[in-house]
Amino acid sequence: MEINLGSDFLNFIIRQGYQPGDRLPSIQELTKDSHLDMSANKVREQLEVARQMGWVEVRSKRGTRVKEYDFTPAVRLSALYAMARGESFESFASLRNHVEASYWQEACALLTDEDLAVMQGCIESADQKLDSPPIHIPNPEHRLFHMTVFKNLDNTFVLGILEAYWDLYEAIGVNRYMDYSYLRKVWDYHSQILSLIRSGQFEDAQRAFIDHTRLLRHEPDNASWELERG
Amino acid sequence: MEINLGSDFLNFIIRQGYQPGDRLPSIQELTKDSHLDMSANKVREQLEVARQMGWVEVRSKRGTRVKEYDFTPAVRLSALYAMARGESFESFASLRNHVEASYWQEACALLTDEDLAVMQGCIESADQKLDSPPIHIPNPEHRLFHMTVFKNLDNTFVLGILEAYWDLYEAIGVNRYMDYSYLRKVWDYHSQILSLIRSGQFEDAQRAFIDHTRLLRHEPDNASWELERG
DNA sequence: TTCCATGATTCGTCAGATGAATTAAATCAA
DNA sequence: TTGATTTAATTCATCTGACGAATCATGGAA
Repeated sequence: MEINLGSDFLNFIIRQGYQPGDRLPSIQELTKDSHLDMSANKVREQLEVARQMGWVEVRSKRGTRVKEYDFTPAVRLSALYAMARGESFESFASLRNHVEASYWQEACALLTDEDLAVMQGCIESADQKLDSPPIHIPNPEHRLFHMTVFKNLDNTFVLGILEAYWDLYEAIGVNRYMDYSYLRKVWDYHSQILSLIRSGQFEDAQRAFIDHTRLLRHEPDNASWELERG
Repeated sequence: MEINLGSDFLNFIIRQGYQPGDRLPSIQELTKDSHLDMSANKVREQLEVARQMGWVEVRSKRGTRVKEYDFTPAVRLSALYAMARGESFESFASLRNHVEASYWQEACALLTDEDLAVMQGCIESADQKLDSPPIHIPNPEHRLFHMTVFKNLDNTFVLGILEAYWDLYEAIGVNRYMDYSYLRKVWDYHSQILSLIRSGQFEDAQRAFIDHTRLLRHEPDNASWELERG
């Protein structure tokens, strides 16, 4: 099966069958040694695409290496651009919520004891942050809690969307619109979700998850995350 | 809110607040007139990224224009690369199936009479193709049938994933693995789904949809769409 | 063996040149 | 004035060559 990525350079990477960690020929070498029939400038244009998509890692003066495939960079970059152009964060949040909800049962069934322990740790750490002033927003815990639920799915596309969601969440600064009462409710839900999972009631846990995603939407102060244009 | 896309040129596009259809300054102009403090080569690298992401349309010798935002190109390019590197199509198909299933009810509620007529037309056209030899695979009808269900959702991220799915579907050539009996079953499901939607039984239609996505997986001949490396 | 100087490699960036296609302007005939 | 034709300017597409800076490899001296 031949796949055309619409670029001689990108097709070349594929055709060579590089593995993650492999070093690419230098840009000079690519152009000179008849690997590719194009100038260094042209190669650089495509290389920049590959870099932004997270396919390669260009280390200055040290060469280029192929990375493990990850869906996240493409989603993050495109969605970030979308946000900057006025697309609403809620559109993407809706996608993420639906994806999490629809994979919920499958994901829960794959959770190990260590995973549950990690989630428990998130809750405890978050409670500590919330209960003792000065209040810190337990963002890392929130991200880890959710990602832990789904990380065993072994689907790079699903995980890419979820990872990109949290990257956007931080880049946009959604947490700035939160108050204590919202955070307290969220983490009460998390605690409830975890115990439902522990007792095997995945469907009830799913319902609790869906309820807890509605918290943000119903807060009057943060009705919209739309960004005004510069 | 300032969003950083990690590139002076891309940030520039955002900062200027271009609307779809607007013409970008020429590359020379961008570098000369102190819009950007970088060389034309550098601009071209970023421009190529913007082009591949579907943000701009570069027309040779005529200038560059900003396009309407669309999530599809980023998803398609990244997923296509993933397929070429040996990632399974099924991973992406799984995501798409979950997204369609989880948005099903919402989408059905938004369907108009015209939409239903379009879907009916797909079924009739497909039946014609399937029942009169030589058999043609009703791919366009299949795509249109599914996309019609969801097009009113007005969520570029959701629609982007669904569009990219069909682009991949065609690029990979999934249809080559199909036989008549599979196609016949699929379109029987479609017919059933449409009448369930017509009678307002969205949940039953959803169940039929989920069943019909399982058809491919259960065919013994096409257990895997994995591509062997070049 | 260890340390250090030297040179080769490689990315990062820029400037300039050519070609080709499009677009705008100017010229000229009717 | 009008319309057609020629000319010039614009713009993308691509290549070559150059320089700097950081890294890496080599080889010689202590």
